[in-house]
Amino acid sequence: MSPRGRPRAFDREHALTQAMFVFWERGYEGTSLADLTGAMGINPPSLYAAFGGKEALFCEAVERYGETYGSYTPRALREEPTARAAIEAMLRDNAHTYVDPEHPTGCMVVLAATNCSPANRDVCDHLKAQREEVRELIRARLHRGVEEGELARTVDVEALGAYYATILFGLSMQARDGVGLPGLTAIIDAAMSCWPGAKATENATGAASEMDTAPVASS
Amino acid sequence: MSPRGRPRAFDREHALTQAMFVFWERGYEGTSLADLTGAMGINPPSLYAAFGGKEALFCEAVERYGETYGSYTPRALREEPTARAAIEAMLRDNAHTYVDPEHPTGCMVVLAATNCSPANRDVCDHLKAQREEVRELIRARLHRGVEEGELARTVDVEALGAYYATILFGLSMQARDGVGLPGLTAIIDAAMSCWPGAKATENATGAASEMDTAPVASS
DNA sequence: CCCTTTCTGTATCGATGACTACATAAAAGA
DNA sequence: TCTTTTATGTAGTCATCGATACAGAAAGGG
Repeated sequence: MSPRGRPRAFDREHALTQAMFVFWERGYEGTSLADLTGAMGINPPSLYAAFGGKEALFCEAVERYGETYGSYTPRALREEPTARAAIEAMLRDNAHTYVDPEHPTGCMVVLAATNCSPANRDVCDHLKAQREEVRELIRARLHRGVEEGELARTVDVEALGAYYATILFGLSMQARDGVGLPGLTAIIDAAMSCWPGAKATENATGAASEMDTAPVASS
Repeated sequence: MSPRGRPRAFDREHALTQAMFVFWERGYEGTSLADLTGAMGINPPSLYAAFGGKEALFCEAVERYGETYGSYTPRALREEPTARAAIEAMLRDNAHTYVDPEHPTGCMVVLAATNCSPANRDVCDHLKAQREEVRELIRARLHRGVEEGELARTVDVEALGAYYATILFGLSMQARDGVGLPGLTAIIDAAMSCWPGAKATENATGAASEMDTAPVASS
């Protein structure tokens, strides 16, 4: 059961986490092998033996991100009782992580490879596929809301989903530009005020009234 | 008046435009000198003589972008008669340019340098400052709306401005991921439905009713 | 004409990019 | 102990990065 040869001298999980942070902060092309080996505390041969290469390491780092800091989106969309609560929790939970000073700001999937040279198209496409997955999860949750009678059948699920995905992606840019949690919270308040059926004469950016759902905790 | 030495053999303006397109498509770090000289149809010494270097060329390309494809934002915020019309025109005009197949998708200021290696921090900060300028223009226009009585004094200009900036930035990511004009238009419809005072029982994503302002042209 | 000035193309520069050859070290199996 | 297997650290590989040295070409001034 124990592997045959010389045991690895570093913690693979910890090294992967460190790599994730660097990629998250500087993006794929902005991160060099020297940056990675420095942050991971290992030499290039160890990196290649354990992870295969820069691109493979990046993909694993994205996976790890999805299982940790990026897990709030699927969690909220899966576990919250209503579509509205799911979308709102998705936005607020992510906003919290986007500004956590313990790690880089914003979302790694949005910021780490928005553009690239043709040589790295695979990496770009990989993150693009991750974002498409988020869109699909949002759409699916809204569709379920329609099926369960929470949302009217007249609601354009496609459009509403794209709208909240836009908010989610835009929040990453705002966080990366230094907008803090109060700022992001105010943005989400505004974004939730146009939930279908929200009876607002003055919405969250003005004097609140007649919101049919109370805001979720934002600490 | 004619310069002393050998005349330049290429059109500086045209070369700058080509450089802008490449930076727009691939980002600052994703673009190499070879990419630039190839697209501009010149050799490195000509590039350095005419523009100074990669970073200086990028800054000029961003300037050029601001005077052309990026000019819709300040135009809308300056010229539209009401704050609401200004914000809506800003979003719709930009959406049109974001998906124009004649050039790269999305906004160069949002996509060309969201993250970077420490060596290129200046470039990142430069674009970040450009985005801050957009935020300030939006805030100023909303503030003017309050002063002119269009918006209630209870409206949180800071929050509403951040909200529409988030939409604007998010649209770039959507466009870059392949969302077309109909998709972006639907997102903007939703975003405008939570304008303060919008009396919507069903908003743009459902069955529209009682919108106090008609949508602006979206072709 | 020559001189100065500026631009152009070739052919690089040193630095850094991702990646690896190789000898050695540390474990298990025999 | 000896072999096999895998990981490690040193020291490189080749390609490409942004940026230039240099010689010649194309203009104006004299």
